[in-house]
Amino acid sequence: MKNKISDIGIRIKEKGLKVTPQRIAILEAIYKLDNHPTAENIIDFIHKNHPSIATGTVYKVLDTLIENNLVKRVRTERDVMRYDGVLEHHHHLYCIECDLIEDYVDEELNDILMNYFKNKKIEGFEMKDFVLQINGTFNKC
Amino acid sequence: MKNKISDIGIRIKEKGLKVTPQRIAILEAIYKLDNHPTAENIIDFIHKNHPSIATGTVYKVLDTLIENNLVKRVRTERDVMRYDGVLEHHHHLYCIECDLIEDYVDEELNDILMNYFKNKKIEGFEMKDFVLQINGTFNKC
DNA sequence: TTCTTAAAGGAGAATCAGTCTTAATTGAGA
DNA sequence: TCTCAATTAAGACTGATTCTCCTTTAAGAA
Repeated sequence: MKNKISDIGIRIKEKGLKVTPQRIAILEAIYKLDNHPTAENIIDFIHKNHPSIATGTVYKVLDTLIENNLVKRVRTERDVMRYDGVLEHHHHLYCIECDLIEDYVDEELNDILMNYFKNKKIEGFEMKDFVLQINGTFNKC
Repeated sequence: MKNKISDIGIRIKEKGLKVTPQRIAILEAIYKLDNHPTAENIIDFIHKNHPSIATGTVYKVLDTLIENNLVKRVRTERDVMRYDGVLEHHHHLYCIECDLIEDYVDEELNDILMNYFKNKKIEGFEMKDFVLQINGTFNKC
């Protein structure tokens, strides 16, 4: 995490984007907030730490980060959009009671799925990647 | 499909809900519109065929149908909410270019996943079901 | 270091999907 | 047929996100 945050400027630059304090602050917020924050979570955090960054800027920067694969959007069935700063291939545990989302990393599962789709072509569709959405409840709920 | 539509009243009644013309019309619209319509698609269709049904009613009925598992909500990374009248266990093909969603039914895949999770427990989490989001592009795009 | 300029950000108005409120209507059991 | 809790109609309201337009700035060039 330490590393992830100190490299933020480099990551942005690598994508050919201007390195601005706003972009650094917003990407840092996503890493720090960690658990799939909503835009509102990010905006609150930003306004607390960088009161001069406008709300519209947060949305615009989020779009830029997504376009450049520095952040992913996560779909939920009820809620507003969520954002995910974890880029390695992972799946999601969705709590159907409290709407919490957690990452679920499982190499064995990835291998099984990759292997399955290596042989199984879907007609008329070119697959790029996949995410398993696992619905259930966290015991702590 | 014929059957699916003629049974609509029965399906609603089975859930202990009042069978109203509005509910029948809206569930029928979802079946007929088929490919994961948005609320707007549904509202347009309803207003064309049943001009007296209010927009607010459509949203309320959709919520009722979802609560009673007659319809599921689906969402894409960008878009507004979508609705899905297919209840059998299926996965989704998402087009990253045109935002189209198609159902992907694959018994073999279900079996592989079910079997995998029969043995693999996720700590602190009680799994209910899962959906694989397969991202890519349709050749027709 | 300063200059130049395309890219980015600030402020706040505008949009619009979805929700809420209240009064009127109605499905379905008695 | 009667009754009433459940449902619907109408449209005002909300709030997340986008848009517009003007100002500022990052970063390569001189």
